[in-house]
Amino acid sequence: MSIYDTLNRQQLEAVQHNEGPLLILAGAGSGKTRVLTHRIAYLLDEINVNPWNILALTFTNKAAKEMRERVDTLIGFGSENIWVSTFHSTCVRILRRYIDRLGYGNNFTIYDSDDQKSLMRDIIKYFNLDPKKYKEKTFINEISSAKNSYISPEQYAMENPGDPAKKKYAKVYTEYQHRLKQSNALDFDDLLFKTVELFENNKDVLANYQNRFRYIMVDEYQDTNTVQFKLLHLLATSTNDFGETVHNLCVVGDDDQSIYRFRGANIYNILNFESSYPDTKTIRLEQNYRSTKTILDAANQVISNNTERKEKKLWTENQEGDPITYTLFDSAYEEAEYIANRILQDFEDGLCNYRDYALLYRTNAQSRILEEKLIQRNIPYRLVGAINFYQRKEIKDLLAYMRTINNGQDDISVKRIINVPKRGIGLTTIDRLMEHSIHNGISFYDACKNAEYIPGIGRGASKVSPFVSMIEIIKSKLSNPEYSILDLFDEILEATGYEDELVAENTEEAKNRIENIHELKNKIITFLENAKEDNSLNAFLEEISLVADIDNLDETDNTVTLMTLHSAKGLEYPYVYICGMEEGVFPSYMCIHSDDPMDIEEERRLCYVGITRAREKLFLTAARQRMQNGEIHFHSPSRFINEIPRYLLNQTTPKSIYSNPFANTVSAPITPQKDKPFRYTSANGSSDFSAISRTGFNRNRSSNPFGDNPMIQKGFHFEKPYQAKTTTTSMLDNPPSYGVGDKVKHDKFGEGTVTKLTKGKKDYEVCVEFDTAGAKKLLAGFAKLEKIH
DNA sequence: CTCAAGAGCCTTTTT
DNA sequence: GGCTCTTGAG
Repeated sequence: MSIYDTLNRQQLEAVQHNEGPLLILAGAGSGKTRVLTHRIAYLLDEINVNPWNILALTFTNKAAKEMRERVDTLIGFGSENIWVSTFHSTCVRILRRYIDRLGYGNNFTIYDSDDQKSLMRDIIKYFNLDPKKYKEKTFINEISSAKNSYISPEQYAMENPGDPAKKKYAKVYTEYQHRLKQSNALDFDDLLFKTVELFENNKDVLANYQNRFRYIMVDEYQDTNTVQFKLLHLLATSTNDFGETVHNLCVVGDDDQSIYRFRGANIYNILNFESSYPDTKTIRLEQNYRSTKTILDAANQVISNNTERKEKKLWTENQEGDPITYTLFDSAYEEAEYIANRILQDFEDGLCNYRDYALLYRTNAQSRILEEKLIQRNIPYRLVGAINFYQRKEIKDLLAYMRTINNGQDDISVKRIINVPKRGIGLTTIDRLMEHSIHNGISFYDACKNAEYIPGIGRGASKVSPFVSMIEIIKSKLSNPEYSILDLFDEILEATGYEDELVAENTEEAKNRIENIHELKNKIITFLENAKEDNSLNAFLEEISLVADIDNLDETDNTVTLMTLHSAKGLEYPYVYICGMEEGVFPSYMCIHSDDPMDIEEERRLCYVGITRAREKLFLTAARQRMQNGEIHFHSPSRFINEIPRYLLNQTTPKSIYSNPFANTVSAPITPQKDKPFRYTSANGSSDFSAISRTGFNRNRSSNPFGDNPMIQKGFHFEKPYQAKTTTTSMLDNPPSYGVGDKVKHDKFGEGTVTKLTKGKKDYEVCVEFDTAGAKKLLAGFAKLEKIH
């Protein structure tokens, strides 16, 4: 019995192909991670490849971590020497060693999108551009797509000399790049761009890595952009024992799951892989091990409407399964309410665990209303994305201090903190400092050092110098090897009085911020615990600038997961809800009104991704009206609903949930009609009649905490009283009525004794020794334990 | 220089 | 609806 016996024929073929380019077209749920990990095992075990010679690239840290763990379980050794990492981390690792060849310092800072925005704002001001006419975002997007296509500022300027708009972009791009370099900073796109630049201009460095990475594997290849293609092409060229050039490049992807075009992903990388590498071996993985036949059929039908794709048909030996449920509601409130009720009911009936559910939506803004309804029912949930922890004001402030200390050239960070907390340094002073720095070609921080000699600053200088000396003092301590970044963090808190100020504020919001600061401190401690060789400030800052929201998803918690369809790629759940299936929401308004037909195709691929996340049951929901940007919008059901054959759908009427909130939905009788897609009534029959109401009839409801929910206005008060949502951690405010040693009763597990009661992250954690069910760890908020006397 | 209130903008998706 | 920026008064 070998580890390869469990693979199907195509999977095995892919695993055993070890020489020359390999394209694995892996449909959703076809076991592509299995193939990748088994292939690594095969190379190590059977071909005796040195783990040192293997590079596996992913897009998220989560995927990288999973891959490493799975290789470990397969072969039990050697995986720590395989380079398994994201594209971005890989590039950073290379650049940290060699970027001095491009004239940057090796302690460069990584700018996130907020930093980019601040920088761009400065540039717009510098060029005296009308901020009403020129948005930072327009420039940033233009620059980003140039970088993703490996177009430098010089090249950009050369390409369109006659076009005045492009000329302006070129000027801004040049200045932007100049300032990044001055700040010794790179943005996300630079990480890839500069690595390719480094390789192209330093053949010795390239040869070094080519020689090392003799076997390269790439996950989610359909989402690579042009720079990533170049990078792979440069790296995956080595010479074999016979002096022949070989490309041991194995890419795995699914063109139907390409959903990052907006971010520069180039779907032709995968579509044209075979022509880029003529001796490519192509293997299709079409057997799906994840979903029911019904779900898979629906997915196949939807995606078949796309033109630009490699023909393939997923099949499964799994059961037929239940029909897909589609429900159209009057409003987004009812939609959210229904979903929350359904989940609660199934949970209480013992039919499912909370962790079995994923609620997917097109835009992050849609999560709010779902969260509200889940909170009201005490359903624990976990939100992926939305507000990234590292984007919070207090976190960014403290990180800016650390970044300033690490790299004084990082102007954006220095400017961020120079008057935070308030030191009486105003806009005039900052402007003068900025002018001075630009005039003299020095960094903003160096200008601060010279503050007293700068004309026009006057009294301001006396405020600036204490700031400079504070930074200098802390910086000097770093030279002591005993001084850890944890000491540094404490010192910053102490010296700036940042936390004290929040404590003094004593508001709910301030408390929340303090909690976040403590959380950041925990992250530093964890980092120091896990750091292998490098526990420097630089390494810490690097690690946190490269985390994605999805990296922190803990699938062991028993919670419902809420996330965007994009974040859901690569995951699977027994029960999936896709909410907001409406024209103008999904597909988005932007795509519908775009003149590029590829936009709607990408949206359809996103729908395909969503559908194929579900293992057993898929629920699609839509609302006739929903609040967007403070306005009520009316939408017709999504075209994607129409693309699912009617015989796979079970349309339920939302009416039934009004009379009895916990009653089962009633199925409308549906006659199978294979040839005719079912069309849901829309006033004029057109697929897009979304309208926007700009009238003010959503006013005058500020006194009603339930908003314009007609159910509430009609008096159907089956909900718990509304509580203003401050954080998702509010359950900690209600300590349980029982303590250690108390006898308690649980609905399902019966009677038991509390053995432990601790304050968890979101809620109190209770350990109970049940008389019959054994020891269980529960969350107090929804375990509904009853104390018995 | 700082704070509070009002105006205006926004939303697609993210490493 | 909510966040950020602008404005005007201390």
